[in-house]
Amino acid sequence: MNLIANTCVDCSLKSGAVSVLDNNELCALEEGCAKTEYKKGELIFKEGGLVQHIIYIRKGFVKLVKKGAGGKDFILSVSKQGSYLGIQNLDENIKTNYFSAITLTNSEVCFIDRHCFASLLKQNGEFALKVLSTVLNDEMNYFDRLVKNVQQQLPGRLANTISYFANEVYGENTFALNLTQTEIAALIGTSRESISRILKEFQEMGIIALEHNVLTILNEKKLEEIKQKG
Amino acid sequence: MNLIANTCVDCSLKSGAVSVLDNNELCALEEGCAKTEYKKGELIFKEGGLVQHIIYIRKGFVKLVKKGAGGKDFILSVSKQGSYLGIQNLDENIKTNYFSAITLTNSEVCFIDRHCFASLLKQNGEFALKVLSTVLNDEMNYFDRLVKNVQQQLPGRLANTISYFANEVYGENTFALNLTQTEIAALIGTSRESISRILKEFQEMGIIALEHNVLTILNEKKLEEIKQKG
DNA sequence: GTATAATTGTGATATTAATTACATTTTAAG
DNA sequence: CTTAAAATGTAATTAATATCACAATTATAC
Repeated sequence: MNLIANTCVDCSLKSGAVSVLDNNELCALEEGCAKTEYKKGELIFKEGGLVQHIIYIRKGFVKLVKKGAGGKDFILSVSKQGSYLGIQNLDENIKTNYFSAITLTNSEVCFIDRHCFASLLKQNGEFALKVLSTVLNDEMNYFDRLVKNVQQQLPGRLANTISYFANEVYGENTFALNLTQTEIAALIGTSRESISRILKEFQEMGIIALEHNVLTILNEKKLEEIKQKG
Repeated sequence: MNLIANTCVDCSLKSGAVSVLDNNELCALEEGCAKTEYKKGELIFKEGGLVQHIIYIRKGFVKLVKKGAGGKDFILSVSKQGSYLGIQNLDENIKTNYFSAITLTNSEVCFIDRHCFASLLKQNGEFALKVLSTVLNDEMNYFDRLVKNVQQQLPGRLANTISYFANEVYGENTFALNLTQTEIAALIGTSRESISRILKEFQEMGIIALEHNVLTILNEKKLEEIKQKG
């Protein structure tokens, strides 16, 4: 973790929402903002820790982890550049983080003072509406996962997850997983062993290839079938 | 469904968020707003149907239902008076409802034109922030359910649901369920038969009493234990 | 490059909960 | 009040997945 110079006005990795802010507002944002670099596997913030900031991911991939029953980890999602983390914390009543954020790759992150962010929202309703849109969009994705995780069996759930990586996270049909099988298990709520077994099945069926943690989708149609039938 | 007269300015069942709106803004809201009554079991809006409105529940209980794998229903939550439904639809890109809303009891509901609501948000950032807070709060609840549904076994999940009803929905330790066992099953993603069995077990253990669909929590401590151990 | 730690693979067994198939009870409608 | 339709109860069977116990492999650090 290493602080680096930054101006929001010139930032080339601004979020879409920020595009509705004028120069004055961007400068205000900058006041309460600090850019930081993380190496792979570092903790950005910890579940239960005191909340001070909203996080904006400029670069890299970050897993959001929440402790569940019996202290077992659950991975809520994998966030990528352009996402805000901890917008939940805009609510002044919330004192502690709801989940931990841990980098999966080397990453660049902006820390934004939450009061600063909140007053920007209050000042600029259009900005607020944009941010709200983002949050709601995420919520829809969570709904989908909520429903599918509960209604489908493991092969369906793993197929969903592979699609999720390809379409929502990495945007390609070949991608480094950046996650161990234990972590994938924590993402769909199963055991590591089951992940190992089903990944093997998918390979034997010619649906995916997997080498050195780089996954390639070979047969999208079959993958879709498994997503459907569960 | 029966239209009744209404003015937002005088409304005694206003939402907390609306309290930051001034009289002019309330009148604008009123322009795009219509109050309606529903009987138990009626459909307010349907998953996949065209979006026109944001819904505000003035009175009653409403289930939010989403079709999952194989057309099986999943109940996302039970909403009560004071909640907005379909805020997701503020995003202009969203054309269709993400879930259905069906009344569980006789209810009163306001339909708010979504463009009207959106322009209020744009005008009044404080209002937007309040609404955002509400949405984020809901999201935290969904996270909890997401994690627990996946990590816990049936007794734990049912215990969670009973607590959820007592604490979040009905606010009392004795309450009419308003749901059949089939619906409870759709809420935690299991079979009706399993619900029947576990409810019986809970009764035998003296944790709850259940008569004519009115549930009473008899032993909160034991219920808490089951929630913990899963 | 070697040692050590972390991760993955895999069979056997044990649990959990779904499914099937009816019987019974409760509710709603006429 | 009666009857049909919903909803609930319950046992037997089956299916899915967790757990346990190691072996094998791959990464990481020195």
